[in-house]
Amino acid sequence: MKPLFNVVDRLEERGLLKDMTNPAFRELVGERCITVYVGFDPTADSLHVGNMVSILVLRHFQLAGHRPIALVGGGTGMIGDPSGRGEERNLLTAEQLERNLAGIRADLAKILSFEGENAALLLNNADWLASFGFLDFLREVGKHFRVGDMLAKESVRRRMESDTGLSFTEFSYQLLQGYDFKYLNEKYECLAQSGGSDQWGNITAGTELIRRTTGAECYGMTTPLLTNAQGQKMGKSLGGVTWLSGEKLSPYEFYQYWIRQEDADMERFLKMLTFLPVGDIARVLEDHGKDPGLRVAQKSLAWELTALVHGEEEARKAREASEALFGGALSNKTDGELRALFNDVPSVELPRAELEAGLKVADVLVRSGLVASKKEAARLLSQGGVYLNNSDTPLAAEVRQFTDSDLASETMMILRAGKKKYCLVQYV
RNA sequence: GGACGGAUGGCUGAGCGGUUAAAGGCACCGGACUGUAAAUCCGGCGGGCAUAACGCCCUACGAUGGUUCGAAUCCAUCUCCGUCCA
Repeated sequence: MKPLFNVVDRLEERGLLKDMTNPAFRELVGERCITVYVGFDPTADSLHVGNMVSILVLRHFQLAGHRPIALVGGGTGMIGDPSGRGEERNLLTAEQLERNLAGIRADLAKILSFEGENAALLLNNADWLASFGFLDFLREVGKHFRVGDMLAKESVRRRMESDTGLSFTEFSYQLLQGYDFKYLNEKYECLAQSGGSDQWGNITAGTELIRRTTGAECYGMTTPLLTNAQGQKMGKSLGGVTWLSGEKLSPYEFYQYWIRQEDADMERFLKMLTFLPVGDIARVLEDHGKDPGLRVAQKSLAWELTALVHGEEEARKAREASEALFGGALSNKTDGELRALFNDVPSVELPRAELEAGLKVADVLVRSGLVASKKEAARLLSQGGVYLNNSDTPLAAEVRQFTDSDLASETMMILRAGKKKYCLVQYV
């Protein structure tokens, strides 16, 4: 079957291509539909924005007509990839791994289609690695690896030079990933592997292994690391990780994460992370340039991504909540209004009786999760960083207690720490 | 198994036996400026109790013991890591 478009050209156009093992890959994907895979490490129970690029690459392949395989590393996850990590990582327990795999599956399903002619496949390498005996593995796979090559890999060399070193376990990682590729090649006719640029060494381990054992030519490509204009890796938001799972990070917070990105990143992010046609992106950027303060580009980015990851309905709510919170003071509202608007904004419930008895501001701040300790609450208060009901003047440090006159509606108050951290406090 | 080196707050990295909750940097958090941006500047940055303010207490420099009026700083043992030798 002929692909609908040349996916390598498309990826390149959108800034999603860094390197290829062989330039012939471009012609190949232009001529026929192939199977391509990306591996995901099950280090947590959700993927995060750092993984977005890889998922989107698979989706681009899928849109062109190719078959994507998302491989979750249930087997390799037990070992730990030294790539891009300064130090030895802790081994995951089997139960953790199982939980993580389930979460990751859910994230992937949001973006890839598991139906239709070129339905995506979700595989777990534990299925073939777990039962592979050590001796057999050394004979069948290990024999084809040269220690010199293995040592020369960037990820290994850097660790050898660091003062933490690396264990044999992590050193062996590249054999496992190399074998994954070979296995997928044989069982699923998978011809290509994609990954972040830190995966180059692991990817070539696979293409080399296949070439040595079967003589077949397989392909590898890498994508640029998603960084901002400061050169920092994307993925941390307000102290936490920007997860794709709505349970770990609400759509509202996800939306906010993108709204706050700086202008200099807009073009790259829109191209890399959304499916907006490049012509549309140019128009958005032009609009944005007319009055950057309106954040046209950030709004477009946040909307596209939130809709992609959480669905349009959630994206719409996130947008409405954002507009309300970053609008102006909120008082004399009803519970219903606030709840409809902010169902997604972080919230806590506290007993109404405590409020009536007089509740210390510092305690509410701690219990809302806006600050980690009372000391911090006191600090924040004295620095003028606490805002009630979205007022534009901070709460005076002398205000020590809340009473029910501080409510914005029948039972709720809106607390804000700093400019952008909100919590809806409901007294029940 | 042996020799040597190292282990300090989220990271990095200083640290004369006392004035060290521990310099500096990064990260992070407030604030000013602005556009919920960038750059810049100011302040903060273990925890509990408490105040108008001062303050008081606890925990912390790999672990455990010891020397000392007093230890992150000295000694012993242990653990972990690195480098080299066998």
